[in-house]
Amino acid sequence: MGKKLADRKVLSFENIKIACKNCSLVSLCLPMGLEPEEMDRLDRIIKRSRPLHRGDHLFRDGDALQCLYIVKTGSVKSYAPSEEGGEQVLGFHLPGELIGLDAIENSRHNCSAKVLETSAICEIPFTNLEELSTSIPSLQHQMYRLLSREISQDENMLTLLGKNSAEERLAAFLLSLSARFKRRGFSPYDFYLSMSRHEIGNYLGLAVETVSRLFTRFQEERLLEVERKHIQLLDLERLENLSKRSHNDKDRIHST
Amino acid sequence: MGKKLADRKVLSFENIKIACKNCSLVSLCLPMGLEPEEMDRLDRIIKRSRPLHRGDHLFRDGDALQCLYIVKTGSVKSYAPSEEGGEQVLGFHLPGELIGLDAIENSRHNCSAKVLETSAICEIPFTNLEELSTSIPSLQHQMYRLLSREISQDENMLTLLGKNSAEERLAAFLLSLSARFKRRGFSPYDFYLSMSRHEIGNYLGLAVETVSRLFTRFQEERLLEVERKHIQLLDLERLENLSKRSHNDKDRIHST
DNA sequence: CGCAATATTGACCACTCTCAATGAGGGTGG
DNA sequence: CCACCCTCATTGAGAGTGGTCAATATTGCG
Repeated sequence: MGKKLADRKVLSFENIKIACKNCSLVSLCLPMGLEPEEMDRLDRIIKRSRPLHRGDHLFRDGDALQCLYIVKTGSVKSYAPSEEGGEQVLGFHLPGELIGLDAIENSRHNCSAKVLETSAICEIPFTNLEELSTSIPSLQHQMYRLLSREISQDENMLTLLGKNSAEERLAAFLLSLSARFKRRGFSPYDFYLSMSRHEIGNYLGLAVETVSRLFTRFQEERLLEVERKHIQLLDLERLENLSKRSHNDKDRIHST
Repeated sequence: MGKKLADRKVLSFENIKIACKNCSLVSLCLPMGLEPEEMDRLDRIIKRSRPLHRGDHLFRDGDALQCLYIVKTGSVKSYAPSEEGGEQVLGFHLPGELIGLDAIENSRHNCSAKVLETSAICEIPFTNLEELSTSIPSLQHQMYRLLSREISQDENMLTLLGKNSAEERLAAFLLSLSARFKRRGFSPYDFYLSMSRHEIGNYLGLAVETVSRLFTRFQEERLLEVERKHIQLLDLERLENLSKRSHNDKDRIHST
């Protein structure tokens, strides 16, 4: 993929930079038409951290905002811890996805993020990014878009939680993963879940048991094959239908 | 209210500008330390539309993004229409609040917004705002913050829908309204709901009947007084407790 | 190898939805 | 100005989805 620029370079440090550039390419730069020189300035502020392991935190609720994070490989969950030890899972982040945008408001994270499996994560010091975006209008634009997209995604999720049944939620969840894997070049039909049933349930507003039962039911209905964390989607189309709750539309509100 | 500055001026156009400046003051500028000259440039791109009436749309799902909107007086709901005529209410917007941020991603609104009662709305052409933010770093920063805040709010809502009971949702909803009225200088204890029970239920992921029953129960328990759209909160503290679900914390996920 | 965490399955129950009927406002037209 | 209608809100009765509790695999890590 984005290797062309780096073909002549050899050093590992350079590779790291390039690796990160791939990262930033997909999630920050690709649709944005940066000049090579601007791209370079962006690349220079992106840092690659050492590999992180299951359970490591990128940040915790209340931490001062230092960096935004991009998943390079692996996966991350973000969640809002509650006083009593419970938590609400807010999202799962796959390669190429950006984490930490909700911390800009008051320069303080208001959720936690921890990695679900051994992962490589790029860090972007937000202050630098902000400065840079001041002098690169198309970067600024891209930042607006990324923030806006996060809002749209959350709104989708609101609809899912507000209106959809357990079955619809799990189907939508699996399809979302599928689409995101596909976009990054992985198989959309065959993948591993890095999160537990508990975390899936928490994310979808369901009990673990419900998630488990749905998996078995989906399997019985030949929608998918599941063994522990290994998922194979057998019938995307039928899953689509399931996720879209064709039935039940009493939510029509009479237009005034 | 903010008439002082305009006292000597006579023209209605000037009044409009001042009115809008109040608007932008509270929601865009206040916490942001703009120079007077910059403030002026911002003010010049903000337009005040004629008063809108119940049922008027600010924009519809799919419209090209032209403007962001700030509620000056009145209230607005934003909602995601579904194919079959149903909808998911995404939010209610009170004076001082900004609408349309989820449209930046692809320059196209992906929800609709319509006013709930006669309202005055300021419009900010997004292109102009974006240009301006390029040359005023603190405006850019404020934009980032506003976008980020929207994300945080949506995440709160996700937790509410994912974890909380009907009772907790309605309590939280009322407290949210209360706090927002208070911030704008209205009574936090005594206000009118501009949205129907149906819309409240839709927003909170509940059936109308459930909302209605909760209102009567809350009233029986002397938490509030409700008559149609008129709400008087009698016991904020107890409402707070209700909204915070102290019980039931099996969502603890064993830390790894 | 063994304990602890995770997942599955079953039985039961409750919260909230659905369906249905009634009541209360608000607007319109006679 | 009142009658009528339409929407909105309230209330009741019944049903169902999904949660809770509990017992039993299964896995994975120390």
